[in-house]
Amino acid sequence: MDDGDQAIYFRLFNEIGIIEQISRAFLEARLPNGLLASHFGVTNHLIRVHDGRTPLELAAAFQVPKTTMTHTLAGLEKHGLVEMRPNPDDGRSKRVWLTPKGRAFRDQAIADMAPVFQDLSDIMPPERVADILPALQDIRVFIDELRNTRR
Amino acid sequence: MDDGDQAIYFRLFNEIGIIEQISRAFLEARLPNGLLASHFGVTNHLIRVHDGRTPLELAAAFQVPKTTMTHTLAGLEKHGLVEMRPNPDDGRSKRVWLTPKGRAFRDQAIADMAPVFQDLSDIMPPERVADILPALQDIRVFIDELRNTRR
DNA sequence: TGATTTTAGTACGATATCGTACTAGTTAGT
DNA sequence: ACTAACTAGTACGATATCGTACTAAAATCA
Repeated sequence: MDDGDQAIYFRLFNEIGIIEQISRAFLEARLPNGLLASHFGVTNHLIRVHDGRTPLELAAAFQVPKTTMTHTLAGLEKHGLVEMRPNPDDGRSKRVWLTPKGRAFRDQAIADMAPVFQDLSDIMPPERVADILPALQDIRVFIDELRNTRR
Repeated sequence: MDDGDQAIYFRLFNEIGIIEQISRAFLEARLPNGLLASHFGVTNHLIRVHDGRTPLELAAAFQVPKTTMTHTLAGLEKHGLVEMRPNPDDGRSKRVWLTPKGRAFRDQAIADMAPVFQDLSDIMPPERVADILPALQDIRVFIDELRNTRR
């Protein structure tokens, strides 16, 4: 691999990094005070996949350390968006359940983003997103395994 | 825009978020102790674009608050990777210059990532990156303007 | 079944990020 | 030229993230 090839990979991850940063800031500016993208992400995941997940499952899904997830869940609980109940299958563990307020929070956040996606679709229609998503998924799977294999 | 279209945009930003997170953690695990992806990013930028940038220019380039950039630059300076000199054109301002150690740090980080990109190129050859980069750039430009227009 | 190892979650400390407020220097408007 | 508005950078405080160490429960296994 020559330097030119190297450069394109750096540009790739650089673009991804900047998009992540700006989009997160944008979402957070529209969330209720004290709630962050991480909180939205968890409620969204609990609806998409189903609630009743354990904290560890959530940490794995978001690829964050479990201590970070503990903190995020504590914030969600403080705002009354989730309930933590004991896991009947495992005395060490817990399960996370959305409250109606938690579902409403997620739905509202999605509704608030709708106009932005509408505007984005002018330059980036859903089909064009569909074109690049497989590549992004391949990258994600690759670096995910990297993380597991090379520590 | 229907719910299905909404969903694909969320998936897009979700993939981007996870890739950013894992790749950053991966890079940081390979950097010298006490140095983070933000430090690498700044040194890399100073070489690509040219050093002698002001802290504010750097903050704008990375889309971070200027206080964050102050902190990042202080870390770089503490490690002897950059020098901050007064800006002769503006008494309020400074200019950031790389030291030889700073250049070496950046070169070493790039060299350390080379084998990873080599492996990645099996499933994601440079041509495939080139295929998706324009879309990512379009997204970045769009949300960048969003940030400026809708605050 | 008892001892060892592994695992889920938390407590705690370090520090990165970011918002607010401030200072000093510059620009603009008269 | 003088004042008002703006701008570059920093100080400071709040909190999100994350690593290390710990506790308690499960799983392994001899």
